Parts: sequence; structure tokens; C-alpha cells
Amino acid sequence: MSDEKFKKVLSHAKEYGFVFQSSEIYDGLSAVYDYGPNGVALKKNIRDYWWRSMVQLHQNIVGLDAAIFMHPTTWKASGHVDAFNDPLIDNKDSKKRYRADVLVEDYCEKIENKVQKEIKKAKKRFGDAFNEAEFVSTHPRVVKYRQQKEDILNRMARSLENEDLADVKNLIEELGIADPVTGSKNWTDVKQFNLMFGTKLGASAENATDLYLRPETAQGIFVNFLNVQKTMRMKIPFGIAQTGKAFRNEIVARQFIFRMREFEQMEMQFFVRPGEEMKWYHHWKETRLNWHKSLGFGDDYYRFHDHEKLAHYANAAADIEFKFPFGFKELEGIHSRTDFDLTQHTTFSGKKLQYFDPELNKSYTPYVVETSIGLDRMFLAVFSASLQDESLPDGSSRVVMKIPAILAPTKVAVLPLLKKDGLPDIANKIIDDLKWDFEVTYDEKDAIGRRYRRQDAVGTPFCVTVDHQTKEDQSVTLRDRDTMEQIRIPIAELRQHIQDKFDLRNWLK
RNA sequence: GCGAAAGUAGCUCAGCUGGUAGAGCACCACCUUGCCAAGGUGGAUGUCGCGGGUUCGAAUCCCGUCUUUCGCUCCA
Repeated sequence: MSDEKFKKVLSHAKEYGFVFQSSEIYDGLSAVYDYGPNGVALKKNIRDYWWRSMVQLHQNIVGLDAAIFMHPTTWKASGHVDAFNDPLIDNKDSKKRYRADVLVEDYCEKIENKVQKEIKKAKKRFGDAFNEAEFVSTHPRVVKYRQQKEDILNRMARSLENEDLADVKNLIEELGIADPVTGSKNWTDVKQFNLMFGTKLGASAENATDLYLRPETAQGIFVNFLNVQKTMRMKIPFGIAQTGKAFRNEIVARQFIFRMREFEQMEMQFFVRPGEEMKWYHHWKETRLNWHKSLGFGDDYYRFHDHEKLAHYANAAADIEFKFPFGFKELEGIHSRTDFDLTQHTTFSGKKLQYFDPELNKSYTPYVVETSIGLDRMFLAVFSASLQDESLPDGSSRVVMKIPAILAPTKVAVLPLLKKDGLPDIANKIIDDLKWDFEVTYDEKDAIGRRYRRQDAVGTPFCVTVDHQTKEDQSVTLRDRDTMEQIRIPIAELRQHIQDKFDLRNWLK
């Protein structure tokens, strides 16, 4: 059932110019998508809605646009170089995937267990006279085990260092390591999975520096902490907001634009006094949920998911999950990141990333509460929740995108009832007036009813129709997308009348 | 990455056991109608994902490859 719905989302997104597959004429590129004319408009409106709620409406939150390229040490400090590099191997029989280095380490663990067993046995035999240091350096079996273990680990370290993955596989086969679950020794080749995209800085190959495309935007904020705090004279607590592209070489990219290799994040890092992070963590959880709810899809589209298992940098973390066509999935994360990032960058850079708090009369490394939302996921959330197949009282049906009006790609369509009798001219004059305030479009083709349905399908909240009466009394009809009801109002009042619907203060309280 | 299924017009799909392509909707032009889609006439559109093989002949069979969907696995 939700499969059906998801298929509709996919084809509607393409058919009406929202999302196209990247490089489609060349068969596409896996997990990369392009936004079409309607898509880019919706995406921009979502981004603006977020930005205004964060930066425009908060005196203590400021914006930033950090570069995608960053100094390579950034990713050592953040932990991504270690955490995003795994040599993986699959078992062909069990279809299970393992980290090759973990398999080898587990094997060495078993050897070590044998050593421990020998030690235990010897202890029992020799009692108080037992000298462990002497025992392990002289007992032939133990010496052999220890040597074996050391050789294996050295060889693996060397192979990994040289990126000789074939040897890692050889090692696994030579040692006869079997799948811990099934006992099968039928392995694929070892593959290095680097979740970060690498590239080169410098035009000539010899003296080029290895760079990564950022896997998250957050680090651009952390490394600019002092720049922003000092130049903007920010006082804790304060936040830095940023939107931008990030890149991840996902092992599996699925579910349309839900998980892409190139995606856009909207992040805000909020710097607080140590010890106050939980207060702010809860504050931002609520604030962010309310932002989502302001769009009016209904409370049952959202739920919190509190993390049991925390990442190395966090002391509290929760997701706001959204009811996508394929189930509840993460839409936004709220993490209490502690002082991990700023401390790491202080260590790696030697620059003290601290804040002097005049109230406490001391310096400290601020704690960070992060709100991080995927713009593309938000797009998919809005898109899929808006798309409706509505049954009408007369037994017919219509496809309508009930996009929250403030996010709609086109706000008003102006339609002459007929493309003659001077009606198109009047329509174009109305457009020339409204275009300064709203995204407007014009359509004169086909029957008026069909044109209404076309606008419904791309989520245009209002249709203005020019008819013969317009020529007499300068009035037009205004049709509402959701109710399909029409009212007749003077052209002069048009702008005033629809403005409320797009006024931020009516959406974000 | 593994396994399964799929890829035919802009969209949704048909095309049986091989004989070089169709429907509905959409699109374009004209006519008609004129406030909630699908009236008339005419028209454009596909080297049937791509590459190779078998065959006299491949959308159809075989192999490879790319992409998509689903299930595993991964997801700071």
C-alpha cells in the first residue's frame, strides 16, 4: 500500500518537474538527483522557511556559509578519517558483511585466549612460585602463540597501510577464518569503504594535496567559532546556522532522495555554558518539533526517537522522525555534542577555542547543542505528505498537492477564462502587478477546469480567473486550492487578500 | 556489495511459444465549449536502458553492464 503511494510520489515528482534523475540521458548516476523548476522552487522555499525561523527570528543566531573544501586535518580532528574508513568483506554463503580487520582481530583474540588458558593452568600448577613475566617469555607454546598473534597483526597493519587488500583476504583465508555465524569460509574480496569523497587540491599531480568533500557541514561552523563569536560580538548562549551541501559515499543509497550521495543539510550549532546543555537540548527538541508542526500536516506525522546508543561525541541525542510513505524515518537530529568538537579542534590546531564568560569571570570550552536537518529529506517529507488523491462529491477525483502555501513553488496562477475578447491582456496586467510580491504563472490553454487541475497538481494555492465581468467591474474570481471554493473580489484588493496566506507571522509564532 | 524483480513514447503499461512496435492519458495545431479534467479533426514522439552473442531474422533467447525497486548488510 505504501509502496503504491511511494511509486506515485516518484512518478509525480518527475512528471511535474520536481525531481529528475541525475544525468538521465546517460542512464543516470546512482543515488544522485537533480531538482527541476518546481523542485528547486519548493526546495528554496523550505530552506528560506528554516533560515528565517532560525536566523531572522533569533537575535542570538547568526548565519555562515563555510566552504565545502576544508583543511584535511579537520577530518582527523572530527573523527571522520577513522570512523569513515572500513575494510569490509562479505561471506558469499551467509550474505553477511563483516569488517575484515575485526575478523582478524577476533581471531587474534582467540589466540590470546589460549595464552590466558596456559597461564591459568600454570598458575594452578606452580601456585605462589608462579612468575607470569618469566612464564610468557619462556614457555614454548605461549611464546609461539604470542609471536603468531603479533605476526598476524603486524601483517594486517602493514597491508592496510599499503592498501593491499588482497593480502588481507589472503590472511583471512590462510588463517582459515570462518563466518562466526555459519562457519562458511566462502569469502568475497576485501573492499575498502571510504565514506568520504576524496579529491585533489592543486592542478599538478605531484604537489597536490588530498582533500575530502565535507561529509557534514557542522565542522565548518566549529572551525569558525572564534571568527564568528569575535566579529559579531556574540555572547553565550548563541548559535551559528548554515545550509549547504555535504557528501557521503553511502554503501547503500536508497529510497529516492531520502539517502543521496550529494545532499544538503540545514544545521544550527548552539553554544552554551557547560552544565546547561541538557536544558538547551530539551529546548531545541521542542522548538524544532514545533517548527515542523507549523506546516500543518498533523501531529501524527511526527515522533521523537531518543537514541540509546550514543555517538562518541554526544551525551544525548534524539531524532525527529517523519511518517514517510515507507515508514517513520529520521528527518532531523538534535544532538548534545558536548565540548567534543571544539576540544578536538583545539588539540589538533593548537588554537584555544574558548569563550570568556564575563558573568562567571572565567574561560571555558562551550558545550554544543546541534540541530541538523536534511533539506532533501524535508523536501521528500513535504512532497509526499502533500500529494493527495482526493475524491470529490460528484464522484470524480483529483490529484492535488496540498503543499503548505508558504512553501508552494507557485503562489498564484492567473487564468483568462477565454483567450480572446481582451481577457489575456487583463490577466497579464494582473501578473505584472502581482509578480513583485509572489511567484505567479499564466495559463490560457485548455478548458478552465483542466487548468485548475493542472495547478492543483503542482500545489498552486490560488487561481485568479479573468472573465467578461472583469471588463465591466474590475473584479476577478479567486479560487482556493484546498476547498475549490471561489470568491469574487476587485483586482485592487487581490494582493492584500492573499498576502496573509504567505505572511511568516501567520506560520511561525 | 550480495540476493530477487524490473527497465518498451513525457506518464502508466500491453506486446503469448523469436518475424524489425501498440493503447490510455499527456503533448502540438485548428475547430467547438466556456468556472472545475478527459468534444471533434489532424499531428509529432520510441535505433524497445546500453554493449555483445545465438539466429536468415531479437523488444522477445543467452552473457555482460548501467539504472530503479524490494530484502539483507552499512549508516559519524
